[in-house]
Amino acid sequence: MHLVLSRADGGVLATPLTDAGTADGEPTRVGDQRLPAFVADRGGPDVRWVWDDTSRWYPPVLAAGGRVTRCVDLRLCRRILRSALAARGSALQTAPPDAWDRPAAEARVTRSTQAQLFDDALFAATLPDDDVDPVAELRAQLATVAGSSASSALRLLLSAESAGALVAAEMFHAGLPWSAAVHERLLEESLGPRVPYGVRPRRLEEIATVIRDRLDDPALNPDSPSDVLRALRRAGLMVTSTRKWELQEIEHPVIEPLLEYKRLFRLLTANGWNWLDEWVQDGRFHPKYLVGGVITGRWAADGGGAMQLPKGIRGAVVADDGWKFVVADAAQLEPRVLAAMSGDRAMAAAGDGRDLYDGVVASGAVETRQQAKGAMLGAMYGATQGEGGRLVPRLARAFPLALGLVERAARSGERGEPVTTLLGRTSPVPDAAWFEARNQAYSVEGTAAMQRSVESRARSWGRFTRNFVVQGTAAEWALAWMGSLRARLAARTPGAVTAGPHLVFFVHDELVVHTPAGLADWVAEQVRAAAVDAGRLLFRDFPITFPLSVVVVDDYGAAKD
DNA sequence: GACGAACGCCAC
DNA sequence: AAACGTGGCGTTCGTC
Repeated sequence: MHLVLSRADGGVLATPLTDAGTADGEPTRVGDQRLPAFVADRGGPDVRWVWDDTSRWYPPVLAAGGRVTRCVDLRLCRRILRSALAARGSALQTAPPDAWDRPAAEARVTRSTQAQLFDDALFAATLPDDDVDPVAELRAQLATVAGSSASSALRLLLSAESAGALVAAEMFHAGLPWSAAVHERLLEESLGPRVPYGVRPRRLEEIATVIRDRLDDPALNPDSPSDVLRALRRAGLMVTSTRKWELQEIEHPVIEPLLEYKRLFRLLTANGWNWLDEWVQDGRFHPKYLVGGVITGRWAADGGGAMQLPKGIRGAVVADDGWKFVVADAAQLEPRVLAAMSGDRAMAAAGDGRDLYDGVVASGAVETRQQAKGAMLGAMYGATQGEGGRLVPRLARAFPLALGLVERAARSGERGEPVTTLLGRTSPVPDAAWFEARNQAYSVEGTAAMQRSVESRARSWGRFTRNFVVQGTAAEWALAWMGSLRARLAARTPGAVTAGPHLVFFVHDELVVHTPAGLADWVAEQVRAAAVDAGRLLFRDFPITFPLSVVVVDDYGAAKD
């Protein structure tokens, strides 16, 4: 059954509906103080909570030690249905934009302690009534899915997206265990003693002196790329930028200290003392995940650079005493997803029971693993140059179904047509100016230069759609993986999320579970079983495997791949 | 002083 | 390795 939450007449209304969306009893009025307990008490597996925005309704439940099994996040689902090709022409798509298309209201607290979240739940009593009707919206969405040309896929996608919203809220609530002491030691060893913001740390100051000396430029500011570029050119070095890869090609005494300076400067500015002060509270880093925040359906994170945690600082992610991390990484996820979605059995076989790139080498398509990887990424990104681009045709001969799928996606994009993921997430189409420029270029007043420019833009959009189908379907696999794992963990340890093994980190094809040490091996099994679940959910009986690397560690830094 | 572009590096 | 996809984010620097 559905239980739809809305804010009306100064309180909360819980409206029961059947799975089909028809009335199923009288609505219940709930006071704000009682809401977390109300939701937690009725959070059984038979109930699907329906709300406008998980990040608005779920945190107070979590703060009160509760959790729910399933939900419908109407705003996330609306976003998918709005553009889904399978629901083209539906009433939901032809209606003008309304409040449901607006982004979710900004959370009042972005970095909350338990106490703040609890205060927040109480504060909610003063919130105004909703100006939207979630019952009507749920019914509209159910009708849209039922009337679509791919109901079961869309139903699965919406369910996975909503499960993702629960995971995101739970990870935000739990936070990533973070040792400020380890982090500070690391900073001090690299940079020297802590200095106030705006002051150059001792180690950076020392290296700056060496750089100035070796470039014979006492006034050089190493923080300024244009300053550094000028100095390098004055020293006779033929560089066009100060990028790391370009400097690495050069032989000169200043290069080594310059690269070291850039490395440490990055550490200081991206994950230095400032970052630590701002983002780590009470031994936890609480990144705010944005489900479907990337156009392809991947997640994004808001604040703290959560999805770009440098490898070099992951050692500061330390499990609690008596707890461990289970770190799991899906090996070659995107090529495997491509093999399965295209029905390419040869490519699936290349990855069966081994590293997929090794399998590609074994197939004879290319000579080395590095070539296999370069060519595969080139095929998925649309490379035309370099070794990757050169080897793509060889891959195409060995795996015509897989390569054909991405080629077709690219051609569709070049024509300005939308493409879809396996479950039906649909790419945007280029804006009106793109089509206008194309028409102009091929009209009587079109010039050769205009046509070159238009073709270049078309190829660029084609690379986007080419990648969209693979990256987006991989994101769907990851949602299914996490959703299944979440359910498995919850079944074993009901009650507060943080009382038992729980997800604390996720980046596209990798996840981290914080678990009591005694359950670590069990969790590792569940992580693997969830990957099997995800493969079946998306690709049924197609013979594809999704091997994981799984390690049990005390700190995230020890989980190097 | 606010803002945005350019630059550059991090992640997958 | 630039080339070749999706992002976040901090710095400098020019403009208003």
